[in-house]
Amino acid sequence: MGLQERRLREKEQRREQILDAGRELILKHGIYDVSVQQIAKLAELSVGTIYLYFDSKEEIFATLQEGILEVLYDEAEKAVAEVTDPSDKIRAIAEVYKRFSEENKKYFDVINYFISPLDVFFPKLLKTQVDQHGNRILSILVEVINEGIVSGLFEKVVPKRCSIIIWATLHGLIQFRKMRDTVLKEENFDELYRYSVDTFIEGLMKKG
Amino acid sequence: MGLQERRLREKEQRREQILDAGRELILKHGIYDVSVQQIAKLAELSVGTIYLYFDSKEEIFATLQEGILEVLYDEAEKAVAEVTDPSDKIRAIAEVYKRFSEENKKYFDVINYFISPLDVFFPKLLKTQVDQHGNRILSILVEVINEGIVSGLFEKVVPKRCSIIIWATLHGLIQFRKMRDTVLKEENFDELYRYSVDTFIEGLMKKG
Amino acid sequence: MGLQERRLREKEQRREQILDAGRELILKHGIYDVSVQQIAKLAELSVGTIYLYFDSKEEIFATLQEGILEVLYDEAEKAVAEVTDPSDKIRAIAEVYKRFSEENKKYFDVINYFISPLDVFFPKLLKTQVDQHGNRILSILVEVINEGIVSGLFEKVVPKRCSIIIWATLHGLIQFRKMRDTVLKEENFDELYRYSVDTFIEGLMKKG
Amino acid sequence: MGLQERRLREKEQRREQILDAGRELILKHGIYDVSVQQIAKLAELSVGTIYLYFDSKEEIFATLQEGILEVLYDEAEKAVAEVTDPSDKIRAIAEVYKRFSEENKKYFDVINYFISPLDVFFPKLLKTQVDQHGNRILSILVEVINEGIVSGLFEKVVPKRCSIIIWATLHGLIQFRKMRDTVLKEENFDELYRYSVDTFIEGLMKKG
DNA sequence: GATGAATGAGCCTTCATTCAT
DNA sequence: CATGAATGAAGGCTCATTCAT
Repeated sequence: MGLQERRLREKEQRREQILDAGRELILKHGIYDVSVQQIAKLAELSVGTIYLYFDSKEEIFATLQEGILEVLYDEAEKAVAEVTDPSDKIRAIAEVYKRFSEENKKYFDVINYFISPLDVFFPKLLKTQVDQHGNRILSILVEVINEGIVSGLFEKVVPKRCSIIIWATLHGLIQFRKMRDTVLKEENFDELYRYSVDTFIEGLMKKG
Repeated sequence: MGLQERRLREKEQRREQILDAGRELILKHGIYDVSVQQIAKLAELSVGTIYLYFDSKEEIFATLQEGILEVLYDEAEKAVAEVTDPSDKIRAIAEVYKRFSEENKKYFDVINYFISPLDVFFPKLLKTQVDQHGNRILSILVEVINEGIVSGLFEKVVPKRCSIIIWATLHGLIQFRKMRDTVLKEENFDELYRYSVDTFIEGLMKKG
Repeated sequence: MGLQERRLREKEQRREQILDAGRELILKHGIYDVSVQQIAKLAELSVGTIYLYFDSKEEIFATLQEGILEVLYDEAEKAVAEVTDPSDKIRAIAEVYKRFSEENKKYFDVINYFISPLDVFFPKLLKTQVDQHGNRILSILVEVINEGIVSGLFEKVVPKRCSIIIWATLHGLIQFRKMRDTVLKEENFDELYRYSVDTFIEGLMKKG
Repeated sequence: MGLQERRLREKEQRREQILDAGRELILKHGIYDVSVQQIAKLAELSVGTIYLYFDSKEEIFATLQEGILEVLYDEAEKAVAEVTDPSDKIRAIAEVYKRFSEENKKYFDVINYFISPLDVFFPKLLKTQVDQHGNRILSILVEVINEGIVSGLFEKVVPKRCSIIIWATLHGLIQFRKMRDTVLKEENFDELYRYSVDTFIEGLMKKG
């Protein structure tokens, strides 16, 4: 048992080594400029070993993304816990999402990498895995909105539907941020972003 | 005279040949798996000839995207012209955007290709060109919202700001559509999309 | 006649245009980075026309080199005419050669280009043409040394032989100049060069 | 243990395979017409493998040149050891250089390849490496001249300076050898070369 | 399990030369 | 004579993946 256990632990360790290296390299060079050879080198493992733990380079990236979403999820949860008003909770989540996209610009590209030309790129399974993690993040929003409804603060909307919409808006805006020098030239992005969230919340608020 | 004219026409024809091939290949394999050699082969031209008409592969893609956005712009304008109510105009634009993204699934990826890791990828000029086309589409929305305000139908919002937000929402939703089998499993995307637009319009409407 | 004459003149003009462009481009980019297309563009001629006046790119370069050697020859002659003492004349020639190699670094590479892997590169004819021009430069040296002998200043050496040797020395030194940062690190090249010439002259001087 | 050793040997073998192929191709086509693909084919290795052993094509050539200079160095040392008189030693070195240039005509071009438009062509490091080998050869000459001075045979010249000059002369002459059918038409090159060396030695000899 | 050498198709781009007009 | 569009082989180099050890 002790032996088997150690084996397992070591195996997990190797995976972590690989993922760490992948993360670091993505952060340094961007996802499109990371090769398996580079990962192997940084992880102080042989190329062949990489393929013992992952079936393909894509799988490494996908796993990495899970982790990234995990962090995002955790931060969102923490942020939500710090305030009590449902409106503020939404604001907090939005803030976390934006800050995350700024601080982890390169990581965020990983998310995009998997969302974008997804249909072509990935085996079904991989895609599903990744999406499941997205679900968790969504669920935080859902819960918050639900809370708002229950407490009589928000209108009786369909929580999931609204959550998806707000999330899509935020994601879309963050994506558009890349056009800040052209299309968004005269806009203050932070203001725009905040305004968008506030408007949305206002729409949720009970009228009258 | 006739000769020079014919020359020009032929030249334009070649460009079109190349673009057609590029389009077809993107449709078939996705933008990340299209090479200049493939384009040349399909266009029944030599590789060298490609570079007689375009300075780089990226330029081909950028030109392609301009065309796509052009079409999108035209369709949006047409759709807007067909209805009179500003709210309906917004709905029409949203519809065009969605329908376009469905009918041209792979083309839509071209747009994303240029939005995504843009900072790193493309020469400034190319990016600017592409974004300028994005601007035109935005301007339709701006005008419509403006119209709504002037006619006393909408609240006195900032048109550009709102346009960006609605566009970002639509774009984000369409992107999320790729998760229809997982995150959006129980959702009817079309309904969700429509609901999102309606909610937005409602937010714009003059209260009281 | 007038017509034929004009034709000839125009023809010569075109050649000159091409050579001018070639020269300018070599000076700007170095001989290894000049393409026929570039020459055509700068000469405001079509690529095809280039091949009407020259059989190949090499031929352009060879012709150019003739011209370069011509200039070198002229400068050497002028320098020689300005002093009377044969020793000084040799010094003057050496100076011209060095200065020329510095001021026309890129041109000088043209000379090297044709001297270096010559056997492989060029059709016999081209090589001969180029070499003939080399001969003229040599002849200046020969004459000077001869003069020195006749005037009783120099020993009765074989003029041509000595000329070749001094020329080879100068050429070799100039070539080695490229190693100024490594092999010649602690050497002052100008001094070294001058010393070499002086030593050689001293060897020529009548003893006793 | 035996395994690791064998691995190392095999690795060295591969490098040698590549260098052998490179050498052979340079000999056959001249250095300017050797491509990595050709080397790979002749070495019966894949292109990728070439890059496993060398970082670039230039590095292959540089390594080749190091080897060539090594051989030259060894032969020069051997030749020097066989005679005792410093004058004869210089003659011996000159002879080695000439013979080498004849027997390895194409190899010699490799040397020129690295001397010639070096400034532009090569990464600093490569150049430095190559030049360092040049230094070793120079040092043999320096030592011999020094010996001559110490033994009272030669004048008190600056050894390094003189060594550079003689080397430059020899190198220049060998280069001019390529014009043997034109500029040097009536000259017996071997005689000329020998004469040049003798004259130089004479200049070194103590007068009176 | 782990290794890492080997693969080789593929990438984008250049350019001397030709030839139909 | 002059044009310039067209060619297409060739260039150096990368990299995901495999497989014998």
